[in-house]
Amino acid sequence: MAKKNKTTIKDIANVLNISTAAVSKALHNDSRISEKTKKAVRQVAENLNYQPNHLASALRSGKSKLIGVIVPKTNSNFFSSVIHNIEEGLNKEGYNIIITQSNESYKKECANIDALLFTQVDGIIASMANETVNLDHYEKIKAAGIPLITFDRGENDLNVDYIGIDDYNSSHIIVDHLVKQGCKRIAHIGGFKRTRIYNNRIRGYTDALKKHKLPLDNELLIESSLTKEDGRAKMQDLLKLKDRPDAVYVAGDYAALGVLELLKEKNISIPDEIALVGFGNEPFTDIVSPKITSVNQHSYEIGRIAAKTFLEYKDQEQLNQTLKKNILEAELIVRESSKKRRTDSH
Amino acid sequence: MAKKNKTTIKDIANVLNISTAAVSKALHNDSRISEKTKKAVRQVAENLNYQPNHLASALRSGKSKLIGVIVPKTNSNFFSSVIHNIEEGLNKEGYNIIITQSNESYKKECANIDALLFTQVDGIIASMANETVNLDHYEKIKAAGIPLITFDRGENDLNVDYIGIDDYNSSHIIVDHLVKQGCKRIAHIGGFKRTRIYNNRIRGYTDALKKHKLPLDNELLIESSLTKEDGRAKMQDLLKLKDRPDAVYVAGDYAALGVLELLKEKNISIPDEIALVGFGNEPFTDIVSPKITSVNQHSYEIGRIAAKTFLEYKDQEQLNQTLKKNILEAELIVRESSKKRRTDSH
DNA sequence: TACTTTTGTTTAAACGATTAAGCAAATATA
DNA sequence: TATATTTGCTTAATCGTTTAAACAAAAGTA
Repeated sequence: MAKKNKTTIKDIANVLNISTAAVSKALHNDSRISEKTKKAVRQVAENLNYQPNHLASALRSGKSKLIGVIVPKTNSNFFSSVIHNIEEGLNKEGYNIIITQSNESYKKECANIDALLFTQVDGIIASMANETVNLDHYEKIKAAGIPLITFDRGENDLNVDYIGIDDYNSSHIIVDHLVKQGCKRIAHIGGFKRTRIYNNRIRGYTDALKKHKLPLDNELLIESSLTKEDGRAKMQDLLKLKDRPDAVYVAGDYAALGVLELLKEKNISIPDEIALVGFGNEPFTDIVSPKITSVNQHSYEIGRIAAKTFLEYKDQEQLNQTLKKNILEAELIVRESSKKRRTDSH
Repeated sequence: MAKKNKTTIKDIANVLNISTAAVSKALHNDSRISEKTKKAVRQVAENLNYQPNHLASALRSGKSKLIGVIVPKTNSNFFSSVIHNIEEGLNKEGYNIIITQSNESYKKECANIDALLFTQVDGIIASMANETVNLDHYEKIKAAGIPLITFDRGENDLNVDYIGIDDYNSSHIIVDHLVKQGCKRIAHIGGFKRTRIYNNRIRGYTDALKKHKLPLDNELLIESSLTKEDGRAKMQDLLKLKDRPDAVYVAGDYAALGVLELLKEKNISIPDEIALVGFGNEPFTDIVSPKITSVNQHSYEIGRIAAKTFLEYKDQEQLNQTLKKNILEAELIVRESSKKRRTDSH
């Protein structure tokens, strides 16, 4: 069965007694090849089940038609959806994507970049791991002369394209919403301050409090790894305060879920005693009880734009990327966890 | 900045005034190259920031060191975890993986296979889309002479390796459990009958009913696409029956979630009025209320074995795959949705 | 008729790395 | 000293495809 003797253009050339160059051109529909020859070549190619060797053409052209995608994890609805939309945009143009996961690990991210560069990808679309602070490995990508597009988790210092939502403003929208619900002591379980997006959310949070003339209480601003477990732990800390918050804005849905679980265990009513808002609009926010208010990050648009951005670079002779931000307005999806009954019945 | 003039072994050779062959051998630590030359080569390679061109060596060797992985979707915990473990097993041996999603679409699956073969992957590890019935596109992989490993959703007719859990027996374990909880009318919302794994679950279900001398009621056996929405719809049908079931075994967690939502809306108590069991042990089964009893599919082992299986083939001159099944025993995770209080308090 | 242009093809080099075969110099063995 | 072996490298072919350059034949133009 399984025979490895793959057909090459040479085989086709031999059958028809013409040169490999003619075959190659015929297959690419070169105008200088006669219709007769083209037809014959296509026929023989079909008969011999010819499959072009991508490695050879990639080597020759210097283009692999492969794009690397790096995400912290694939089993998040947001990233999975972004990937899907990147793929859709790039497949149309004959590109295939190689997906790699960093698992939020800096080391794995470095290994991923090495692997992708080794595979000679024509570009990389990446969202950074939480752990990542040092950016040398990303500089490698730029040094390789291929476009680097970042999304969701990027860094200004890289001076490349970035697509994401307006984190700063999202915090404003959330705080505005909570204030409207009558909340006066709004806590924020945020991500790592050094990560740009989380930093922006924190700034948005503090500025929004000021805007509403609410006092900024440092006890209510907490840094977290945003896992479910850590969300739980940080909420535990908040509950120990003499003056408890009446609302918690959590910078990630998984952590918000931990918060929710704990509050339910402690029989603290959501949203009446403590209102809860998450971030990311993961599908489970709509499943749990009470349903969690969250922020939709527009994965569809982000993926689409990331693909489009790469395609704009692909033919440029001299790559010269600069910091170009494509900021989308996020959308707050209000659900039970923050909708107080009194405003509900109004 | 971004310069595209990548260093090649030729550049290194020029600097040292030796042949490219010597450079290549030095970099591969060939015993016929002097230590002195090796050191010099490594030094220059480092200085010039030499990165080997994978396409060139792949073309020459006929091995791309790339493995294609096809899954129905990445945003499922099961598949994401299998992928991660495949990657771990293969990275160690210098392989990188290309992940593609079929989105449960037959057409997309065909396109994925074409793309992977085009990329000259050295092997493919796949789990089939729900829609897939015709297997011609998989035959293409075999015709290409590279190993094909299937997992979770495979087909005997392909005559290749398969890794998965014992679906038939899983149904037995589930029915045994429900019977022990006192259930007498157990419904099964199953997947497509034509898909092997769902068929096995259905057979296991009917055989287990017979074993327990429970009558087999055709009204209680329903075929579903297993989406959340369809689970909901099919449960709606079950509720219309004069003689309602007292337990529902759903062949997928998402569909089980739809069932749960509907039952909660209708104020039907779970598990007292109707017990519920899902399949797949998706993280949300442990989040929702009540927590859903489900089946752990051993993603870790499946990924690990899939990688191992490929590696066993990789050096074989004449590939001759046959149907080899690696069946793992699944594990029932009993949670609130099927744990009746009376047995609970015992 | 003589020249130019177009058409349809071939030749040969290139992409970058690997490797079998060859060869000279150094070293070992008889 | 003569021969065999080892060491350390070079030469050249190769993987499969693309493409610039060359070229002969056919067709068009003056």
